[in-house]
Amino acid sequence: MKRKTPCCCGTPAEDGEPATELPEPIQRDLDAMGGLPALTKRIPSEEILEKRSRIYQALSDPLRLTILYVIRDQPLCVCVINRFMRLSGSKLSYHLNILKESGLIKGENDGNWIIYSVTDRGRHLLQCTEHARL
Amino acid sequence: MKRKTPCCCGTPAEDGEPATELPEPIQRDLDAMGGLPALTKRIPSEEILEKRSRIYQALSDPLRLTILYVIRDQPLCVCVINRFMRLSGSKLSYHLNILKESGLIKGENDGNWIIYSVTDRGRHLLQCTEHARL
DNA sequence: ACATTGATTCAATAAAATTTGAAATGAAGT
DNA sequence: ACTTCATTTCAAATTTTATTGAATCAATGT
Repeated sequence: MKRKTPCCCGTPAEDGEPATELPEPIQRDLDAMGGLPALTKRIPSEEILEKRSRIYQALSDPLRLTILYVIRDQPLCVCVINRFMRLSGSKLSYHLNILKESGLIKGENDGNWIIYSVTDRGRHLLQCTEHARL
Repeated sequence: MKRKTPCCCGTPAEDGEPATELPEPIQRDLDAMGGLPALTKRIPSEEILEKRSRIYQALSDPLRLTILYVIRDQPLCVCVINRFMRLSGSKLSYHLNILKESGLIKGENDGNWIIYSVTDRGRHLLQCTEHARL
């Protein structure tokens, strides 16, 4: 039996449906949910995906996760945070900034100190993590 | 009034509590929850933190998030996935592999094809994301 | 004003992650 | 056996992140 056109990878496929010959169950699933166009609608916008990935990026480092846990239950100034972390000042500052930029923590000035605390978003993400039994 | 010792940053502080002079509310919070030693207990192990950060790392790229959404509701073979992604084969393969290694998707061979689907863990993480209104 | 302390910023370097294109693998059809 | 198709693997080039140490800044106490 001759293959009319390659499945779908060779040609860019501007046309709606895959050419031919997908594995049975795949073809069925695909049809059942409305084909490729329907699927496209369920993918979040580029903008949202980028925002989310930046947040995950912030969570993707053990040091930064540690910081989150350290200030999870009570706000702390940088110097106390560093009682746990034992990092150079600039290094700690770098990571604090990444967490701040992604909205997981916030810092408030109090005279000589800056007191960091976990935001609602940060708290929520930590909960998810626990709940996912990672 | 003379400062006896610097707050806590200068010296490594092997001793239990911070030397002196933290901002009022911080000192209070810290005392209320049992001081620094109590806090230490709430930080997950190095091992767990590393595992979690690797999973977040996998989620930290818009392309990979897109892949997850594409196969969220039905398993698909690589060639159909790439109908959406429009990437070079090797690039798509690279990202699929990262998702697989972190246990967010799995791939099953079906003759000529490999059919990828989202794992329970992957599905759960996606739900978290939605729920967090990121 | 001056020195001190808590914390950040900057520029250079080191280390990871990503992209690219060519080559390899492996199942199916002829 | 030979070819084709779907997919992965590999090494080199590129880009992004993270680390380091010196310099800077702003608030406080003297």
